[in-house]
Amino acid sequence: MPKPPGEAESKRAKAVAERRALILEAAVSCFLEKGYHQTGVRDIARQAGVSLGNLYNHFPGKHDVLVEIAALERDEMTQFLEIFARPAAAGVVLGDFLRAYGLYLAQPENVLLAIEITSEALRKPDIGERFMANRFEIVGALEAVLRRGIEDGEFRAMPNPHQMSHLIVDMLDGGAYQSILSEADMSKLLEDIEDFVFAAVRRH
Amino acid sequence: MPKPPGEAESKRAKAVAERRALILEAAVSCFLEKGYHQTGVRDIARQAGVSLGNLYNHFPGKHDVLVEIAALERDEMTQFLEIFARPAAAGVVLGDFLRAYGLYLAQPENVLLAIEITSEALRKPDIGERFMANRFEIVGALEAVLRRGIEDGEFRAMPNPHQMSHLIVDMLDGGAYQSILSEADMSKLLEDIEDFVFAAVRRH
DNA sequence: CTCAGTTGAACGAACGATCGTTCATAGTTT
DNA sequence: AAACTATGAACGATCGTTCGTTCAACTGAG
Repeated sequence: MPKPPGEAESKRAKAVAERRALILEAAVSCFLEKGYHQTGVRDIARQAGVSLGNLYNHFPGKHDVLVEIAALERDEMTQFLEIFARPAAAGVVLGDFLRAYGLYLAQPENVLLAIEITSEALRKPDIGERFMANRFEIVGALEAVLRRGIEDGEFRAMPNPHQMSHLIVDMLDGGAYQSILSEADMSKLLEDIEDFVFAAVRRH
Repeated sequence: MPKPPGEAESKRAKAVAERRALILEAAVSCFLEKGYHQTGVRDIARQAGVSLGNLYNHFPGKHDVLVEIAALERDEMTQFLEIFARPAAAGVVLGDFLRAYGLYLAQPENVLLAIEITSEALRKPDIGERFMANRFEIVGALEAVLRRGIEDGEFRAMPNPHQMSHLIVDMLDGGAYQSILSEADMSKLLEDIEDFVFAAVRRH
């Protein structure tokens, strides 16, 4: 009985999708624990409870596993774009974003994974491009909020809102990175970040 | 004529020191080009024009090569501590530090090397400890300047000068990192960083 | 100053382990 | 039967490290 194309997924197709997800999940856990280059394809397969050869039925190679993970990680970023669409005062939106993004970065696994991805992106452009593009979207949206705040007189006139929004995101990321290395608590950093940012953008 | 102990180094000792330096230099260049884990010990030896076995006469292993590089890199940081000792107004010292550290970070090789080191430090504590300790020294000195500026009425009363100084350094580092990934120019970011920081700390 | 004796730098073959990937084969669904 | 997923052995390459050996530089006794 050949399947009509538009119908519900076959049992097999669904099982395959689950397998893929399982492998990706296992890969993430390995990359977090040992890092990308220290993780062997066998580690991923073992962790996923899948044979070595079978992994290559689902992914062309190790590199492509990371590419897919990077794509998933990138999609996680879109949740923050929603914040910028809210019809609230610029200061409120800015605060909401700082807290939301800060909370996201307070989970070390998010930061560690981003480090692995960006670290690999330094030398493998195909990983970085889309990952970076999404970051630029956030920076762009943040810049728009800054400009709106300036127009409304809520924020000071700053020389370069685009660079400013870059710096704000950089500070969040840098803080998260350092909070891992020094075993500090990112969530405790959050209110200081808010204070710092608002002091920098608010009208004197 | 037997050499008195305190005299100039023997030919051999000098040659050895040069060899070590040569190997370290080669390792840095390899790590910059390919990254630590993608670099093989043979790559380093070849680049240094030294045999594989001989490299192990100078270093216990690959890991120790990176440890030594990290130590050298760490020592580079002490140049910034000198700035904080200057007897100038807090705002002047802060500006001098921002420019000096920013200029240092404008050289991509400094940033890339720091990334390799800190990235490895995530999983090998012996690399990170001293490297981080030095960073804390800088943050500590910066914090002292902030406190001095607050006392003098030059800076606003901020809730947590320690965290603030952390965030300033994080922003510089993050900006440098992103300027590499997005192929932007760090030195052009510098004046915006100055503007951002001073807007955040100056008395309104 | 000479010269046997000691040291340790230099070398590259070799080791065992592991790397990412391929493949022939077996099993399962459609 | 055709089409697929699953398996783990096998492949060649490369990994970090060790090894035995060679030889130039240094040492101290004569």
